[in-house]
Amino acid sequence: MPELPEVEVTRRQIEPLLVGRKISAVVTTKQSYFFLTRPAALARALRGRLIQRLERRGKYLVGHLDDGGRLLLHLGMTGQLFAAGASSPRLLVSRAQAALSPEQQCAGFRPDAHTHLCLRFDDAGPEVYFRDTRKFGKVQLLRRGEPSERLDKLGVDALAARGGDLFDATRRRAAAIKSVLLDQGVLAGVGNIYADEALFLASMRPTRKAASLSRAACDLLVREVQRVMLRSIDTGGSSISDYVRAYGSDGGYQDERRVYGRAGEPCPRCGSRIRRIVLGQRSSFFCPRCQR
DNA sequence: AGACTAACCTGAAAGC
DNA sequence: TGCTTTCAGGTTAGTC
Repeated sequence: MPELPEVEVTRRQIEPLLVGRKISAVVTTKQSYFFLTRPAALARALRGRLIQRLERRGKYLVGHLDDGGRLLLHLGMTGQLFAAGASSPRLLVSRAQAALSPEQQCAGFRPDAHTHLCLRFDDAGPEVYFRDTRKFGKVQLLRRGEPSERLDKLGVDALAARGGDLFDATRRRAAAIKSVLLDQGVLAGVGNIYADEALFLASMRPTRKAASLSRAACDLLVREVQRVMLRSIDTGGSSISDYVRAYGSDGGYQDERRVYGRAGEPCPRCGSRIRRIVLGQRSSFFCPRCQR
């Protein structure tokens, strides 16, 4: 689920629940490669701290602590960040979600064996959970001034990118344009779904050699990446209840997908059958007629 | 340097 | 019905 738009929607939802609250306890599952910082060290460092700001960089979330440290979170493939566990009025519930019974609101958002991190606060309000079935997500604590290898190698955030950023990156690349789009060191935040959608909107075949794109083509492609992501962020906010109900399924954008996951269905533009190929061991969907 | 592969995990869905 | 296989939106480490 989580590409840039999903991470951004999560950030907007969770930030108001996190910021300014003093952490009183940290509960975790046992050490696994999910924890780049060992659970004990994480708990020790976070107790008594508060997060002043929750920032998104590509698909990463960065909590800025009051001691200058940073809490790095990555949702991986199946990560979810949510708050629950108290009837405090501070519990953030979207309008659509409020119409559901409390039991429905919690569906899929209940801490369980896959909930690897729980933050408790001294105001006794809702706890914040990080749940991740596949454990492809990551948690890391960076001390004040400690650099992050992971953040430092990210390219420009996809939403802030310009055509020139992509154009420069594509010059000496023999790889397919889609592989370059997925390279987090170029445009941070683009994932498999939005790459396919943007390529469709820009009428470009995923396999096209990156170096063959003109400057104008790069401008167009970056514009489409941003258009599709901004639209998804917009719908994501309003579809959280669907997300909750259909726990584990797609985010809000799923109804608007033009090609992703639609192999064999007609192209919305020309009616040709959408094809699926494997590129860099990932599924890629495109219209063989519209995308050249 | 860039391109490719395997690996990290679990669960849902499809196939038989 | 139940067992087996396939697939999944991310990233890294290792190899060529």
